[in-house]
Amino acid sequence: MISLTERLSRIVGDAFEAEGLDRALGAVRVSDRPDLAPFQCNGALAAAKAAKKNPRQLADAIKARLDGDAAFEEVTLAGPGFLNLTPTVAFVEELASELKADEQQGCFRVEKAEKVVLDYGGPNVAKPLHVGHLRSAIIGEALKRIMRRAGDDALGDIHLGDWGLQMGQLIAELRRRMPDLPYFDENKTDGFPEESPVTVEELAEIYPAASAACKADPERMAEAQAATAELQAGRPGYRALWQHFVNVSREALERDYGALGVSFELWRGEASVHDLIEPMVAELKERGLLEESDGAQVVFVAREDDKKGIPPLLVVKSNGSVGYGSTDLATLVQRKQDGFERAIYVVDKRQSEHFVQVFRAAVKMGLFEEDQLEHAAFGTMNGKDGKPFKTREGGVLKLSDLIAMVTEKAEERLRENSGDGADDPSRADNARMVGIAALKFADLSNPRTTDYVFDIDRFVAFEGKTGPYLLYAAVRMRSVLRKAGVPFDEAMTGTFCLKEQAEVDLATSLLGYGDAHRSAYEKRMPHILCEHAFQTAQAFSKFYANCRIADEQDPDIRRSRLALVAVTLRQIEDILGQLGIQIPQEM
RNA sequence: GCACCCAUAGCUCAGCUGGAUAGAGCGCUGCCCUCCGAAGGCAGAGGUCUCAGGUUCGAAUCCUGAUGGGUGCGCCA
Repeated sequence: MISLTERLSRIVGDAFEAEGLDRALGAVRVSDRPDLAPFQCNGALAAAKAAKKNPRQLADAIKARLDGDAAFEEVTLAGPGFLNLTPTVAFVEELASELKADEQQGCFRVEKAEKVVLDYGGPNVAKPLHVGHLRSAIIGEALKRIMRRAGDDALGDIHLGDWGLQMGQLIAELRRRMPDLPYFDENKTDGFPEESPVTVEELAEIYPAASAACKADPERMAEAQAATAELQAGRPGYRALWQHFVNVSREALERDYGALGVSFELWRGEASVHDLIEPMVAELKERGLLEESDGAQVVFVAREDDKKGIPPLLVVKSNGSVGYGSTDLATLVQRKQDGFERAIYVVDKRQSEHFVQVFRAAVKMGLFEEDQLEHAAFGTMNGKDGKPFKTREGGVLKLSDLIAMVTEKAEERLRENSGDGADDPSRADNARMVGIAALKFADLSNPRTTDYVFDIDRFVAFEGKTGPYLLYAAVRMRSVLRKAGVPFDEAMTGTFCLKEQAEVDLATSLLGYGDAHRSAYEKRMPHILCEHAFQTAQAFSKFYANCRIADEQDPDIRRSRLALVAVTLRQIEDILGQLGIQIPQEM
């Protein structure tokens, strides 16, 4: 359906056009001054500038045309030429009915669906998920769902870090620790054990040790680099060992992402594009895009009008191995082959230059147009002190520990509220949902691009602009329908008859869904949807505080209010679904 | 050194293409459960939008400069 502001913009646009002005200037938006009117149009000011006319006179002429329109209760002129617009209650009721009847619930729908891959994982094999993976996972999952809701065919790819130097580091480290394992026997080519020689917990310990050793000792680094090259060249023992690393890691990753409500349709990794690299290099060479530089093979991607000098993309390192520049480029080859029309990388903004390099190289290869490749960057995550976040002990906080913390907090709260302390079997489930909601909403309600202060207190907060506030509103909506003895479907049959201001305000807020969803979609900014959800939940809370619903005496008003509750519930559920937040039965 | 990003209430942050009296949450001060769930609602205090210029009828928003902070800058990913 056409959103309320779009509808009003048409009406006002017509009036502008009738005055010989650009109809785009008739854009109507939610007012900055809700005390004066719920909607406003400031186009007369811009029009006056363009037409070199008096803005007040122009606005007056527009107003004269709008005065006759049945949609408006009142049109007033203020200041130098602001038009304040108050739609009639009947108009709001009519659109609210349309919203109620709309199968798509008034959300934004794309005109042409695209096949999109979102890359929001990138965890390394052998490394447990930590808070640094939180934003990527949560934002990526939300963007995927927002795009699907708009009609796109969007898939998430975890894109495991399973092929770089860290794999060589692991192999080299393990060889030092357990040199007798069959994987290190150069003459052995098959018949390796099926059981992994290490658990994921052991890997989690080995990895940082290996990484530190390489950093401190050039000899160890050389070993790791050699092992990496051998692995990539196909040494059987190393490949077998590698497969074990991947398998045990995947189990742990599925568990942790699952707890967050994050999932991936594709479990590809850097290794999956290994075989594409050689032909890709050949093609680059053939097309004259590959050049030698300091012993390495690179693609120059700098442009004349660049302000800052983009270094070339390193395709083959001087030692013959390939780095993440070539695997990322080959991944785009793969994604092109898979028929994707768009690729979105939900990755820390510090890597933006890398993506510029890869995207430009892909464009040079003719894989994609520049606007089909997006880096949906997010802010760097710091602690409250502005420095990179660390636990009290100075280590990284594991995601599973963070989830346990918020769940524990939520459970405490649930226990307090239930009073008697009786053990509710569903409490653990509810606590998990409340905790995760707090965590996800705290993250998603921040704009994606800005730097991010990781504040544990905010994540476990349950009052105010939080996930639990939205859950609480939804739970009350369900509760009131239940108390009224009216099932959802029946409530949806009610006809709107809005009497109180709180009712009109709630309906008006609900009608802003399409605009919020469109904006969140177009900008890849989930926080816009969060803002709308919160604002709507607030409008509901006011309505709930001001209006009797289940025990309202007037049957028409009661039916209208029940319908309002049902539509609000449906919309909040729809939005929370996109944010990847589950609603508990009780809280 | 070069480039990019940021600076808004005590704190964490919104603020769309320049528009009216710059918003929200937390925290603070009051008030509201004989009434559908108080994780709620209502009211209040709290601002030189870092600073200095410029463009404009109009600037938190655009331009220039300064200060403070962050980030990146070919063989890690």
